[in-house]
Amino acid sequence: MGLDDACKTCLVLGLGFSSTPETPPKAEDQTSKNPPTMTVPAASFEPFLTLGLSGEGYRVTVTKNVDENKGGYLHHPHHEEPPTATATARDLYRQASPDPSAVSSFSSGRVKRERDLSSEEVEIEKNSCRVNDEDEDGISARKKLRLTKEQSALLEESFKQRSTLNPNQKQALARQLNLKPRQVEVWFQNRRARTKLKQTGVDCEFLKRCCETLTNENRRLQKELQELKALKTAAQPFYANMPAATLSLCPLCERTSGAGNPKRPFSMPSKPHFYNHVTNPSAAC
DNA sequence: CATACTGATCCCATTACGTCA
DNA sequence: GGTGACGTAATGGGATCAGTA
Repeated sequence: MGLDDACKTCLVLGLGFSSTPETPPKAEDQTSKNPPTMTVPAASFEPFLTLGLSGEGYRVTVTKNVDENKGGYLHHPHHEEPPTATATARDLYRQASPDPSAVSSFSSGRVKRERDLSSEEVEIEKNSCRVNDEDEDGISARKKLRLTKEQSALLEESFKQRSTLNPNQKQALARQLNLKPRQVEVWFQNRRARTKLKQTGVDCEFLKRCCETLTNENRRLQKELQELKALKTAAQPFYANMPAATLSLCPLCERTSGAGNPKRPFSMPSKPHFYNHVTNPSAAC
């Protein structure tokens, strides 16, 4: 590619954030309600800048080290080893679920509220001294439970070990905490939501920084392109008669285009500058 | 085997309560 | 004491999947 080609093209900048193709999210996770940020380990995402001359682009990828355990979706009590990339927490949960008949259901009334309560859970609910869903008149009142420090600590400890519970673990934890299993379940759901929210904030900040850096990089490349265009215009008559063999790679560019510059975390290999070693290095150098 | 139904569980959005400045 | 902000327990709805008729 010569100067002529380079000068005919536009500079195209694309900023993106995509998952790696080898870990496609499952169909169920592609709904609008399930953004891929939580179903695919964050470490597999790559913010990228595409900058192209003549339609070809560089892809600058930045990988981010995120503790896989943070999202919690990869942890399951019965699967201490990391699950396959395509397995969702729900899949894992189901794999670990005991015989469904072990958990009876209540389909009438407040179905959602009590649907997963076994007879034992109902017993626990009856005996629970901390929560009373109905007042003396039998009218449902939404009283908000405040967990004690001990309860919170134990729940946190359990969450650290695993972010989802199977029914048996839920039962055991509820018994241990003198709470309803449903309350334990809700606590875990809310806890997962908070974790995700927190992670989203972190991701947002990270992307902002990426965007900033890539914007600067784009600005720099735009400037460089303009300089090359100016140079080409000025030297047009001279280069038109110059044999191609006399054009070679600028040694300065070769030295500086390598990756791993700590000051430029998203650096990309610079386009090589061609120059006439008979005269001087290019203006871009 | 294909289909419909049901139950279980999840996530998400929202509500509402308790606490604190 | 009233109030708004905030944290979080609780609720409701929708989606998905497995088991079953």
